This record gives sequence, C-alpha cells and structure tokens, in this order.
Amino acid sequence: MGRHSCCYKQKLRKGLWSPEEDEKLLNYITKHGHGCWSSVPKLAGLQRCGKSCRLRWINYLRPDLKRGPFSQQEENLIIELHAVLGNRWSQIAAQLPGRTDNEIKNLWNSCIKKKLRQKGIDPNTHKPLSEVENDITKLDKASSMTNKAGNNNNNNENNNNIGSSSNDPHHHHQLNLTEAQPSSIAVDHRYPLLEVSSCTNPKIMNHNLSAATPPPTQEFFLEKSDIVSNTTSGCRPSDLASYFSFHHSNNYGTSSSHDHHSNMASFCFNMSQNSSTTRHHHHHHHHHHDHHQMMNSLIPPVSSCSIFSSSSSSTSTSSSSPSINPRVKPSISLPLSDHQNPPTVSCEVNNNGVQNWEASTFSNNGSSSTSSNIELQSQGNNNFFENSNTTPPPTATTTTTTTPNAANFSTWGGLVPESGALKSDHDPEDIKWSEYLHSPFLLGASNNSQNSAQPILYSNIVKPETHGHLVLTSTTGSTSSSWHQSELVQAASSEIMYTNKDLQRLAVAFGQTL
DNA sequence: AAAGAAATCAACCGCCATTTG
DNA sequence: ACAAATGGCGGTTGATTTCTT
Repeated sequence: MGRHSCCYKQKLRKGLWSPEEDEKLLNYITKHGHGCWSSVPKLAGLQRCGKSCRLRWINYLRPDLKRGPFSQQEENLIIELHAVLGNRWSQIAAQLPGRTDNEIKNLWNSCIKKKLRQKGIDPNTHKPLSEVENDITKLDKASSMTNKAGNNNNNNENNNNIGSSSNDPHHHHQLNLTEAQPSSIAVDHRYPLLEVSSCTNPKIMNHNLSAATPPPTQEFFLEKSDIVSNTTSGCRPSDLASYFSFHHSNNYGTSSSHDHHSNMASFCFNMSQNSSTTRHHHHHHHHHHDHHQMMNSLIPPVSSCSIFSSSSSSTSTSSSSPSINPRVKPSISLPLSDHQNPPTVSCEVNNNGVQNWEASTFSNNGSSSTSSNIELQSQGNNNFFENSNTTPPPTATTTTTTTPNAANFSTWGGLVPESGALKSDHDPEDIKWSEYLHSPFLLGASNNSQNSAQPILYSNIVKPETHGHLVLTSTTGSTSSSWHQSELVQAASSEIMYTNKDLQRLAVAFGQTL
C-alpha cells in the first residue's frame, strides 16, 4: 500500500542539508526559480528529491524568512489563530509574515501548548481545562448514547494532548452546525497576554506579560466545510474568509499598555479573491500552485488576509485594493520597550528607487509609537549593512513622526539576536560578521510591470565578499521564467530582514565559517 | 563535571487534492 | 477517463542542544 518515498528509487540523499547543498539550491533557484520542483535537484546538481528541495527552500533558504525569536505578539496571534483554525499551520503561518508553518508548529508543540496548560487552558479547545473535562465526560456520555452521529474525529481528544490529527477545536462544535452561519464573528481574546514563567525557550522567555483571565468560552467558529466533510482538512481561511471577518471586540485584560495586541487582533479577510471555491486547497492555489502568483509563496499571503489596526483607519488595505495585492503591508505593532524588543528598522523601495526606511520605537504604554521615516535614494547596488538596531542607513535624512499603532511587522524578530548570536557578539571570530548582525539589508530596486502601482524590488542574493562585506549579486535575468523572477521580486519587496542566523547560514552556504 | 532529562528544530513520512500526460 | 506525477499539508521523528540534578 504505502506509496514509495520520493527518495526511495534513486539513491538520494536524506537528512540534514550540507552547506554545499544549500548553496547549490540557493544558486539555482536564485537564477532560475524553482519551476517544477521535481526537476530542481537534477538541474541544480543535487542528490535530493524535489520535495526535499522544496522543503529546504521554503523552510530555510527563501529570502523572506524572518527567523529569530517569536515576539509575544506573534505568539499571541498564533494562539488566537489556532483557536480559530486549529492545527492548520500553513494558514496560521500565512498570517505571520516570514514565519513558516513548520516553525510555528514546532513552537506550538514545544512551548505554547505547555504554557497554555500551565495557564489552565486546554490547548486543543482553548477552553479552561476544567471545562474541557466536563465537556469530555458529557461528550462521552452523549456519544455512547448516540453512536451513529458520525462525528468521530475527536475521540482521542479526551486526553487533551497528543492530539495527532484531532486537535481541531472546531470539532468540538460540530454539533452546533445547524446554527446559522455567522457573517461576522467576534473574536474573544482569551489570550491577550500570556505570562511566561516556565518556558525555557529563549525565544519566548523574558516576555513578561500580564496574565489573561480566561473569558467565557464561547465558540463562534463554525466551519462550513465541516458541514460538508469532516475530514481533518476541513475548510481553510479562504473559506472562512468568504463568510466572516474578524472584529476585535474585546480585550480581556488588555489595556492601553498593550495596544499593539489589539492591533494584531483585528483581521479583515480580503474576500475578493476567495469567492470561487471552498475546496480546502483553494487557498494554496493562490499561493503555490498558480505559478503566476508564486510570489505569494514567498510573501506570506497577506494578500488573502489584511491585518490592520483596529483603532486606526485602514492604511494599506481596503476593499478597493486589487483582488490580489501581494504587497499589502501588514501594520502590526510590536513591543519595543526594552532590549528584548529593540526598535525596528525596516525599509521599502518603490519604483523610483527611493528607499523608505522606518525606524520605530514604542513607548511603554504602547498607545503610540514614534517612527522615523527615512527616505533615501537607491545607491548603487543598494548595499546597506548598518551596524545598528536603530541607525538608519547613511546619507539619510530623517523625519520623525508619530504614528499611532504603526509598526512594521517584519522587523522585530529580524533584529533581535538570538541567544547564539548574542554569544557571538563576544566571540572574536564573529567580529568579521558583526557588522551584518542585527542588521537588515535591502535588496535593490527595479520595476515590475505587472504591478506597477506597488513598490517593487528585484531580488539579489547575498554573498560574503572577501573582506567580510556582503555584496548583492543581481540575479541575472532573462525573462524566460518571468514568474520565477517575479516571485523573487516579490520576496524581496517584502520587508526582508536578514538576521544573524540568516547571515550565518548564508555564510555557511557560501563557505565562510563563523 | 557528568549524566540524564527536556527542549528544540530540521526534516521525513504518508496522505490528499490537484495537475498533467 | 484514467493513472501517474506533483505540490502541499500536518503529524511525527530523531539528532542536537540546552537545562537540570
């Protein structure tokens, strides 16, 4: 029965990727795009299966990955999204630019779950554990009486853990599906802020946040496709988006001191592109299958879900946007009040090559932020590596403005050195890289006729120069694989923040040890 | 300092839906 | 219309790293 593993036939390598392999894959995709994944390894000279290459690219090599520790906001968002979507990691990841489903899944399994349990919240149902137990006993009774219900998915949820395929909170509520489908759903914030006391994950500890009182556990999310099918696949956010939008209605325990959270909590799914089908892979058609929109596999598909501040007017997205707007920039506030949350610097480049740098810091009360917007002309190969968390690129003219609720989603993690990187700050061997650490870099600017209304970048690949400077190597670019190019263009056009880890990895990829 | 435990995370596996031939 | 190929997803594994005793 078992289908052959894709690496089974040929003698293909498995396991960890070597730097050489990374380099090959990176080089190949940079130049040619991936096209058909199954042909990538051959063309790239790799003894891997296409699937492995794809995975490596998506989870590790692609240039728009944020990496770095998860911010508390990201974590809260994950929890909230999980309450809505269950273990649909790819969809959760879609709302977290620069994050992969894999790392979110890992975070969930290794840390968040535990924390929720410690808070007395069942990570599967997002209900208080005691309540869950009650429900379970009731459910058991009910199911023993009505054996034919056909709703078997959650049998093994009783042990409120180890949920393999049945962690989906929706399954708890399938009984209610005869209710009218809501067109608008209020998300209650059970987890506005979680106190982190025991998690040893350096990515997460030190986020000292106020505890959330679990609010009344009312469940709102009814999955349309669950009515039709009770497969674990269920429906996808596109489905959800087609019939409800979120409104941030309540912040349990949230005050002005955490307004950034409320910002994050507001969603408005862009429905314009999700109206055709409810197949569960529909979502991915947009982002992965459709080669002409492959950019969305690199840019987390904000195109399908706009995130904006609830307390300010929508800035970047609206219903007037084109149905597919790959450059929608989520505006999400992040805490930046201490060394764990340094100010952010981000940059965009528009068609004219004007780079718009933005550095933001938040006041402690979070109700406002100060951001410095810097514009500067594109310079040569756009080789900016500033050795500062806050220092804008040179030759910049800065203007300081106050922009409530504004921040750049992608910056935080990219700027926070992880523990290893912190260590490396004191490691003489790392000094030659130190100027890259903590520093975002920007990729060059060019046009993209397809989307001329949006600021566009072209993609470059970072290579270490002999003297330890990173140079940006333009992708040589025929138009033969235009969508691949645009994919990279789009990847670059998001606010790419290269982190310590990135650079270390790139260094490894290019043969430089750290 | 060493050993064991726990945590982390990259990567694999198998399944499924869709696409391709 | 069918089967194979492909891409994508979520669950799981196991090697490595970090923490604890």
